[in-house]
Amino acid sequence: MSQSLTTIKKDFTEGLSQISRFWGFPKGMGAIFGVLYLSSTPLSLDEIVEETGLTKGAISTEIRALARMGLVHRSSKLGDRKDYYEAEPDFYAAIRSILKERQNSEFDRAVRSVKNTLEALENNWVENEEWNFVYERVQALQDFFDALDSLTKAVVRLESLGVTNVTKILSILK
Amino acid sequence: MSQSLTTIKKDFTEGLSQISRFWGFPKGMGAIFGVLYLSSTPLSLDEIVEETGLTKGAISTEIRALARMGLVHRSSKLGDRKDYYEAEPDFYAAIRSILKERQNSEFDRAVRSVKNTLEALENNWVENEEWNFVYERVQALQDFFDALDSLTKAVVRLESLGVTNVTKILSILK
DNA sequence: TACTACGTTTAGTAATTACTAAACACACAT
DNA sequence: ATGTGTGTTTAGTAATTACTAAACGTAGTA
Repeated sequence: MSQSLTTIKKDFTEGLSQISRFWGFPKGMGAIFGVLYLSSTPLSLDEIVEETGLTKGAISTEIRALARMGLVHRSSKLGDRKDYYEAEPDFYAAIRSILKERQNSEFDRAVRSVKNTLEALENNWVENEEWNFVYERVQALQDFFDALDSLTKAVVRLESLGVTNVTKILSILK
Repeated sequence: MSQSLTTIKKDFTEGLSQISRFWGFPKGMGAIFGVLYLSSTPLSLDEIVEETGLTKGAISTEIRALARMGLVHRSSKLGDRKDYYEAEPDFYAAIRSILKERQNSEFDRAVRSVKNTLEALENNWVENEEWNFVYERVQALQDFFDALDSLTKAVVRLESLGVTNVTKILSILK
């Protein structure tokens, strides 16, 4: 019972789809990335349509999201109107890129609201037990976010998640 | 223009809701946690209904998810039939708990499928360029997951994300 | 035993999100 | 200019997810 490369590829992209969904991205995104990741040559939109079964429209929008995150790169051949896409093979580079992307927009705004709460508390201060309690809690959350923030920034600065770095980190966290 | 504590609290939980949604959890979950986090005493289901505007049913199911993740704890008072809930104040403890939870189930299964792909490739090996390429790529992804896995395991083992640990890590990642 | 006060489950609904199909806009070739 | 091959946008649909309302189960109380 020997499996063909195409079925193996299909299973793989299937798996990536689920991982994608798990992290809150559309599953089609995972599939698109999977197809590109296993292709040794850049693919055109239509080729991706072929491989994934999605429509041009969907792929167009989702691949732009992927490009924004740095997970795929767009290129074009001379004398060919089509765009071509290929996957970023360095996952660590991709993660850094995603973190950078997330730094702005949605998450940042939400985190900022914690800071606002803190300021609102200070500006309307009433000295009693509850205010103290609430202030302490919000402050703790703020501290946590700050720690997280400096960590991700460090991660972004880091060149690669090579074996050496990982083992270094692991040795410290012992 | 002085803001009351209740409106400040409301803004805060609003922010937590958005953070919750950002990480792929229902926004109600963030709201529930927010209410508990800012309460100095454990709250009953009905009190949470009161504060969030959600129904008992929704809160019942979502609070169990929160409890599974270790973000809230359930307790009960003697001679009182009600259950009471309070937020875990140590965020780092919560994160470790979430990581533990995620280790199993969905994500693990998906990651496992990458390993399966690898094995399928080995068991049906055909020596040509494409197989080599695909194998290399899948192997790279596997390595990445392995690195990630040992990191999260280290994080889970770590007691706290205190200032000392963070600075230690940061110094290494220089 | 039946009643009460609670949490849970369930069946249905609302809201959101992912996707399709088709119109559109643009660049290039003729 | 006109036509052709692209990627993009849009309007609508399918699928999924979050939530509600109400039935249900259960443990304690009389």
